[in-house]
Amino acid sequence: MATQHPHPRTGYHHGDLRTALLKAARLELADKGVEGFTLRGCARRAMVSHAAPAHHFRDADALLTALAAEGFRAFLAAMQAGRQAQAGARAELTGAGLGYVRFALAEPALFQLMFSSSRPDFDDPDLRQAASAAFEDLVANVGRIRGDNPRASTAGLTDVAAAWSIVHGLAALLLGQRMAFLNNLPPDERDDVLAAIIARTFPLREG
Amino acid sequence: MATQHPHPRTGYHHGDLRTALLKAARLELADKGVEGFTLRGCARRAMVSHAAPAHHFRDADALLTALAAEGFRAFLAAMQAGRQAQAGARAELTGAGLGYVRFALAEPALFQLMFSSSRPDFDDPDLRQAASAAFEDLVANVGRIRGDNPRASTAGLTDVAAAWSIVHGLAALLLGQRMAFLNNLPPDERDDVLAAIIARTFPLREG
DNA sequence: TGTACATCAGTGAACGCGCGTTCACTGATGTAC
DNA sequence: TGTACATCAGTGAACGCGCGTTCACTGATGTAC
Repeated sequence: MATQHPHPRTGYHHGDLRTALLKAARLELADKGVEGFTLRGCARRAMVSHAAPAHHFRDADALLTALAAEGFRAFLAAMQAGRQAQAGARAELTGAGLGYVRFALAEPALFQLMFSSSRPDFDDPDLRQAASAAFEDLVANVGRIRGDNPRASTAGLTDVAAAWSIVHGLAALLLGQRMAFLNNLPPDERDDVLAAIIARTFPLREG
Repeated sequence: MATQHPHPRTGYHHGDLRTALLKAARLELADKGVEGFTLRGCARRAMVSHAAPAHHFRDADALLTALAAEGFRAFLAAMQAGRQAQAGARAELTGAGLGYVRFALAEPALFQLMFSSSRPDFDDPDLRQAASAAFEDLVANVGRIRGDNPRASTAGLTDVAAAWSIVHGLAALLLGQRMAFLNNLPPDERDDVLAAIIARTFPLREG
């Protein structure tokens, strides 16, 4: 009847297994980590036989690639939310940085997949595009402070690299549990300290 | 004859399989990465049956723990070498930071094991001690700039966290190949840019 | 110096496990007429 | 509106793989006497 069969769920055919697999994969990843991620585990979570995913994803890496792309879109949204909670170019950069770190803490395995795994295929156009969009947002934030296009000069690129490195370093060290005193801070106090650290790159009261 | 049997190598007994396994594990890790690391692979490299390692290491994680401890000692040495190539507290910190990043680039899988893996057991006294020693060196570097004990104040700890985060972020992003323009720089030019980025945390010409 | 013996550090066969992959199949869906 | 048929998206059994682990074993070493 319905010519666009949105979610039939008739029992045999799933309806939208591709989407269901992506959701399942996100849970599987959060639960097992990048190292423990398996295609069969995703199929189990999606309540489907282990051979079914092959109709939608070539292999586990293809599924992880799609998942990483989703991750970068959520990641960009988190940075934008953090930025929009602030006013002024410098405070906005700090806010975006806090969004960056909060995303990493909220989805550690996804973050690891996006930044430290060799499994996603960064030649995939969708993933490449999603990752670039996040990078572009950061460049734009820095550009707003500098008042120019940071890509145009080594100094600008250095600024971008510094801003990115400091938030990425914080995120990675927090996830690795290797910086005890920061990990042990209560969340709100921790955010203050994080903001102070991030702000060092572009101090608030300086030309 | 020899009462201290240094390296008999009689053919059957190995002589010092524990040391040989650590060497083999380092190669296995560099070759296969943290995700592909297996005990059987280490045994193969050490030219020994796959059941032999059990006499020296409870399981793969115990071997990785010992390997991570070795890694932290080499890591500390790399930072000290980088520092000693410079003069003055600020330049020394930058030099140590360069050592940090160079170590990560030279031994990416080992670095990942040390900072981003949950497999090593950080309750192990040897590993704990080796990791702390590296952290202490960083604190001392920052203390030399500040002229106090950074542990004594939030500002001091913030300085430590900032210095650590920026070098760690650079290392992680370089390893992840996610910051194209830095990855594509020729090595010597890259070091200049890295130094400039690191120096932002403690600018060279400022109180 | 020689012999007996305990201990240690390896061997190699066997096991069960979960994985990815393949395959013939089948139920459900959509379309042509 | 009904029927025939092609296509699609699943199933479930089977396979081979390398893994960690266990086990009885055996060769080499060190020690007691």
